[in-house]
Amino acid sequence: MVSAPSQPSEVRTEVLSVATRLFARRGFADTSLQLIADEVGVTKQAVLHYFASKSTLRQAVLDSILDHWRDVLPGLLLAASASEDRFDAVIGELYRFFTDDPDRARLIVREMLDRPEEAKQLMREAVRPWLLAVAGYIESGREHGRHWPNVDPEVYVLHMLQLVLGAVSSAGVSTAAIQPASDAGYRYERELLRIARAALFRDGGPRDAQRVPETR
Amino acid sequence: MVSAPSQPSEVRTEVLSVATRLFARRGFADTSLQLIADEVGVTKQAVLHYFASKSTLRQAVLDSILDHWRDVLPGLLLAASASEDRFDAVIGELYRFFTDDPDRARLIVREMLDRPEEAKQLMREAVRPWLLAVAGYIESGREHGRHWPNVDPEVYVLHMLQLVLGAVSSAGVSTAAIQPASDAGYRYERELLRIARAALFRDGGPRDAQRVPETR
DNA sequence: CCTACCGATCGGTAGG
DNA sequence: CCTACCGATCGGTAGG
Repeated sequence: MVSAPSQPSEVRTEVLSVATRLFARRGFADTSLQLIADEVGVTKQAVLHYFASKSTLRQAVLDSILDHWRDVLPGLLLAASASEDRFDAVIGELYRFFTDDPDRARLIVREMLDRPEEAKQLMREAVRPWLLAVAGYIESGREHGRHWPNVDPEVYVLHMLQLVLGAVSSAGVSTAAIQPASDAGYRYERELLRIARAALFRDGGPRDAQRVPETR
Repeated sequence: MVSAPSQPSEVRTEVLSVATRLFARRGFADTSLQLIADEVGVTKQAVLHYFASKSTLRQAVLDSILDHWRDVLPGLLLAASASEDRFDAVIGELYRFFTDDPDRARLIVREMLDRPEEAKQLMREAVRPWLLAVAGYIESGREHGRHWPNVDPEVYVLHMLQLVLGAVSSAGVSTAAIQPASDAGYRYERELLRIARAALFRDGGPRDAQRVPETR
């Protein structure tokens, strides 16, 4: 924006934002502090003033995503519990959370590949509570006979998370395998949601026509 | 085997194998030629004797995976066409191809993240023909009314590939989100196959009991 | 395949 | 004394 940021935190925020994008696209090891500094428009030493080391910056980037996740989570579960079809709302919101910024999905996928032990901790702390809540919805739906009787709720939710992460993080690459068309992105999302429903509901779940997400 | 490999190609093969593992686990940027050389037990310059540059080695690693894929593919499609349920055989073989060496899945996921343009080319050349063949099976199944009428066959297969890649490449991490148990791996695989079937077949597909893969 | 190196760049720190 | 940086350079390591 302006050449001289008067607020000190502006540079810090900008570094965090640029680092998020570069770590997500290029990976941590292939992103130098110099490259981050260049894109922000400051010196490398300025970056190191706000973040004591490169690994401190990595953790800050991850934490900012987890913070955002924790901010969004209550509303997500609330919307889910208020919805006629709670599960459908949850998977829709999940998809929206990651498509809103695909770099979030890429960063998480990379973390799982690069640092499996740290990622396990993240799974236990940030994912598990949410997963158990959603699995609870599914259990109650199963009692009413709407779901397939042999669903493994927790593992099902885990696979749906996996599917959303993979699909969002490399949507542009995957769709290269099908006929190049303007509606590839739409077909991609619609089929993902259809799979999620059909794998859960015995009747295939709510119809597509009722579920096209409104533009926001 | 022996401390002094008399055949030069043995070193080359060993370099390729070690590089595959390290590129898959640590990523390309975070794997130095020196690290590869150390693990093989030769000098860095020996590695550069067989592969002119680091990027040549990267390409050789990818090519070896694609070669293996092309070797396996005909038999995979043949088994599929001979099977009572062709699709089920295909997804089972796909899952087996990647679980056989999870580093293959990790390497492909990394390639999609690190080099999206090159990965698109790979999708068009190596994945598309296979995807169209499998989608063709699904189309014919749809004609007989066994499948959900609103399946988008090509995109469905794409998502199943995505799901298998993601699930295999980070199985150990994902399962940390559920109750730690000895049968987590089994539940993980069983639910993945159930999702694939239920998302395709109106009746939920073949029962689990008939489909537990034989130990090999 | 090794020893001996190169131009450059890495993450991180010095004094001011 | 503090903050928010700067230009310069540290010891090591990268691919080749």
